[in-house]
Amino acid sequence: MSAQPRTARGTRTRAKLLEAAETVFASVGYHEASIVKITEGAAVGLGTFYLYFDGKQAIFDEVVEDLNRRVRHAMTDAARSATNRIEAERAGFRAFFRFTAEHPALYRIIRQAEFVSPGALRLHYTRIVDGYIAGLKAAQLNGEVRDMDPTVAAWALMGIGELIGMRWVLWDEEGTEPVPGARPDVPEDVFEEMMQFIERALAPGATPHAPTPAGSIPPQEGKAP
Amino acid sequence: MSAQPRTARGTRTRAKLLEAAETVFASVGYHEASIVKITEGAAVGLGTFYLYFDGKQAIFDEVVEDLNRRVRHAMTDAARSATNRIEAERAGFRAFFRFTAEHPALYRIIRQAEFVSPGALRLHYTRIVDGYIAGLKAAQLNGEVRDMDPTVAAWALMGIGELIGMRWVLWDEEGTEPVPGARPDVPEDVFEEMMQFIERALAPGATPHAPTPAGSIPPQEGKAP
DNA sequence: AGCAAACCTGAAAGGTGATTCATGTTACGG
DNA sequence: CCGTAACATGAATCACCTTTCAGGTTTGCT
Repeated sequence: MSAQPRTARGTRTRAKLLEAAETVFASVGYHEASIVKITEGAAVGLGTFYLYFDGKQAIFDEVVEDLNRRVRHAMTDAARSATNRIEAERAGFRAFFRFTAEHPALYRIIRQAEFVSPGALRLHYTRIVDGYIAGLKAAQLNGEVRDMDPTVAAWALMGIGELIGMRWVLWDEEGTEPVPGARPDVPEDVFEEMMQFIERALAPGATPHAPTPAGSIPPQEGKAP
Repeated sequence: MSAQPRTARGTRTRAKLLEAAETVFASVGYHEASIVKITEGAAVGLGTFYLYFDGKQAIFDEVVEDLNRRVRHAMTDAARSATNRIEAERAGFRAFFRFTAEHPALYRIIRQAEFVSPGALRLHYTRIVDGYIAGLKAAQLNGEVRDMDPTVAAWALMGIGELIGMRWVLWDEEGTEPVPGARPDVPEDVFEEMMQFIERALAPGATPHAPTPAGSIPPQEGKAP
């Protein structure tokens, strides 16, 4: 059975192991990640690992928990200073992409959780989605967001962020030298396109019209007299 | 080195192995999936595996390739009979969710490809996205879809389908008896909400206005005289 | 300084699983 | 119906990993 550290030294060692584990899981994946690699990364003896963790699965769960907490913090912190829903959305996504750029481990680790720790996977997604739902509900009361099921919208937003982040942050990141402070984020124009997409999806106003026949005059938008 | 079968018997055996591999990968994951489990699933001797595949990674790649081909077929087949973009979108997503419900292996296997076979992962996503892009471009020429970067929209759509499918098809599916013909799809109301979201995001028409203060009159939409 | 308690260590036990290969079986053209 | 190429098999080999543990080191308290 693993134990909590009881001195400053122990606390440091445990933290070193967690950090090394995040790096190793992210770079070679859960199964290729051996305890030996983790302890080497932490510059610690092999046996030391078992002083603080029950095994590979246990430390994996903690890494997921930790990443989840950090990404949610980054998002809510960024959104806090916004004065309306659109701003909050923009700030939240910006923070999410920045976090992704700085911690590619998030994606790479979460994806593996599917099999390694399904419970952790669900907790990760539902926690983030719950944040969205709360924000959307509040914005609905303001009339900033149309009448809709916030749960469905929240999962849709989550999906948009997830794949756009994967495509433009993770995939484009490769080959980039890890110069601190110079990490590539989502390009500005892609970000704007995405926000347009989201704003239109959430904006109050009339339902889009029946398909407009090519070349015809767009339907009147004015209300009845 | 593996070889292609040269007789009917060999072809059958190889197919049995592929099918068993899909099942095993989906149910226990890549790393827990041993060659022994696969050959047992295929009712074939252990050594037989190496007649047709170079190893675990090789058969995994083929399984991904196969699933990708099948899901794209399902989607384009369904979309073919649509007469406009909205219908095509609906039909495509329906088909995607149905496929997901019938082959949960798709998700579960793709997620692992991140580490097992990154190339296969990218190919999977980009192929599907390319289909979306083509459809969106065509619809833009018709005026059915607003002027926008189809690539960004395509990834956004992909993300929406991915997470909504995960949440309502995969997660809700658990505990469901696998009665053929009675697989749970995305609930109707969730599907409608999602389509609303998408239609508004893609619809032509004025940009959503600056945040409307609660209760105020929406800004005029008419153009200057 | 002296002494617990906490911490650290790496060799070794005990498993697991991928892959090979020598040998046996089946299919089929001539 | 014979011979040969294709196919099938699973015991054995090899490589690697998790986890334990007996014994050393450091820390912090008095």
